Amino acid sequence: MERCCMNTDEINMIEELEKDFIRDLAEFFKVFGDVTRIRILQILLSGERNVSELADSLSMTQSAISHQLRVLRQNDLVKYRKDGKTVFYSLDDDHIRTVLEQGMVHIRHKRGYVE
Amino acid sequence: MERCCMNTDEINMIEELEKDFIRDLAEFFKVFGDVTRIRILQILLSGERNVSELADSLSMTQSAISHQLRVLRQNDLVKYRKDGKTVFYSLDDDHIRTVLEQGMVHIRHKRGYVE
DNA sequence: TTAACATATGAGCAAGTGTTCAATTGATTG
DNA sequence: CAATCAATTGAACACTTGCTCATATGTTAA
Repeated sequence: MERCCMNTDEINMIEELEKDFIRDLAEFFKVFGDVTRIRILQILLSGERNVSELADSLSMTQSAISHQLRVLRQNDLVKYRKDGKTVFYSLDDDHIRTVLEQGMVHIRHKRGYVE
Repeated sequence: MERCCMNTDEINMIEELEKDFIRDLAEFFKVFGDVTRIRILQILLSGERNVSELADSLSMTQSAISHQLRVLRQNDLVKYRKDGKTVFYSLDDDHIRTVLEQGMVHIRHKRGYVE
C-alpha cells in the first residue's frame, strides 16, 4: 500500500483544479460546436478578415458575426488587430488548426472517403 | 480566366455536400462540448467500462449516463459490446484520442503551464 | 461640429440541451 | 413462470444558446 503525502485540503485543491480543467476543456470544444463559428474559422484558415468581410462571405448580419467573434475571442480561438475603424480577425495559434483538421479527418473517415 | 466545367446542378450538389460536411463537423465537436461527456471519454481513455461503472465513477444516475452514451454512440465517438445484461463501452478510434489530447494541450497552454 | 461608417453590445425570444423521474426492454436466475 | 438486474427510453422542465432588432461606441472625413 502506498503512502499518501497530501492532506485533505491539498486533495480538494487538486480536485478543484481538475474540475476547472475539464470545464475549460468542454468550453473550448463547445466553441467549435456551431456551424457559424466553424465557417468563420474555416475562412480565417486562409488569413485575416475584418468583420464585414466575414458577414458578407457568410451572408449573415454584422451583428450576428460580431456576437460570434466575441465568443471566439473570449475563448482565445482568434486574435484581432485594429486599423482605424475596421477590426481584423485571425486564428490565434496552431492548436486551432490542428483540432479543426483532426475533426475534418474524422468526419471524412466516418463518411468513408479514403482520403 | 478558367473555364468552368460544371453545370449549376453540379455546383449546387457540391455546395450541399459542403454544407453537410460543416454541419457534421460542428455536430462532432458539439459532442465534446459537455463536461459529463468529456469525463466519460476521459475514463474510457484507460479502457472499456460498463454503464454502472461509469455512473458510479461520476456519481451520476445511470439514466443520465445512458442518455449521454447514446449521444456518444450516435456520433461514433464510442463503440460498445454486450455481455449478458451488461454493456461495455470503449473509445471508437484514435482520432478521438488525438482531438481530446490537442484540446488538453491548448488549455494547458492558455493557462500558462509550459508542459 | 456633424455625418457616415465599422463594430460592439443589450434585451428579447424561439429553439436546443442535460438532467430527473417513471416506465420499459431484455437477459439471467430461482 | 416470476423476480431481479442492467440498461434504455420518453416526457417534462429548467437552463442555455444563437439570432434579430435597436442602440451605443468609436473612428474618420467633410
